[in-house]
Amino acid sequence: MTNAKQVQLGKGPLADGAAASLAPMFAALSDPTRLRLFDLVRRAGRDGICSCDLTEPLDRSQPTISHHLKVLREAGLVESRRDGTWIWYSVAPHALDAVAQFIQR
Amino acid sequence: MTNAKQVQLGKGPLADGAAASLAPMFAALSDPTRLRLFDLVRRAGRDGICSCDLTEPLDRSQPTISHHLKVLREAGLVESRRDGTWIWYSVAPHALDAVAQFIQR
DNA sequence: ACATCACATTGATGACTATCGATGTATCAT
DNA sequence: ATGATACATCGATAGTCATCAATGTGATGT
Repeated sequence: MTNAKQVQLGKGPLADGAAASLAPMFAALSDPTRLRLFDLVRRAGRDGICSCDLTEPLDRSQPTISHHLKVLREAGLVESRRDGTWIWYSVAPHALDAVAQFIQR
Repeated sequence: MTNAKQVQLGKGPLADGAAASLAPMFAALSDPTRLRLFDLVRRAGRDGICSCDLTEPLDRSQPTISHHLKVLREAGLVESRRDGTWIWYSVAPHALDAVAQFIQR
């Protein structure tokens, strides 16, 4: 279960609810480590990337990476899929649509 | 003086410095009140909007709005221009270019 | 000079966050 | 069952943040 909301931006001023739905997505990208993390996941394409391959390039501890992945997942930006012992992360479809829509408003 | 950085995203993985430059822009938009604030300023177009007209629609105190405008200004997202007693805020040119570039990467 | 208006800054407070070590949980190989 | 590997969760800590009341600053009008 994620916190991803269906944000539909109207033509009027940004509504309270829309802002409340949008802000967590920006917040998820507001940390440098998490930005690079998301970038690495995005680069991995459809197959995704194993969590174990993210700890080293970001120079953070395993719990910290796990924490950041949770934040990205709960923001609806990435998905995880288990494969035996390990877990593959990939970008959620239409992950950044709401953000892009706001920016090009 | 702002914190706006010239972010040029290359083709490789997001560099440490690029992430550090990009994150504050996302952080500036990671608060619901600030999102609506930025939206109001953007809607005002070239002329901008007076700070005094922002307090009421956002239902926040004057110091809080002033604080948020400072955050947006230091992130390079808005500009301010004095006109006698009051101050007009407008969107900085190319404010969201770096963010848009990252999103459509 | 004085009062007023627009806005910024200060100081305080309660809430949140990034980070890590330690520990827990699930899966696999033997 | 045992040990090893991959990942999550817990608890603690130091730092950051949103908010407001009070106060400061700068410009205008009289």
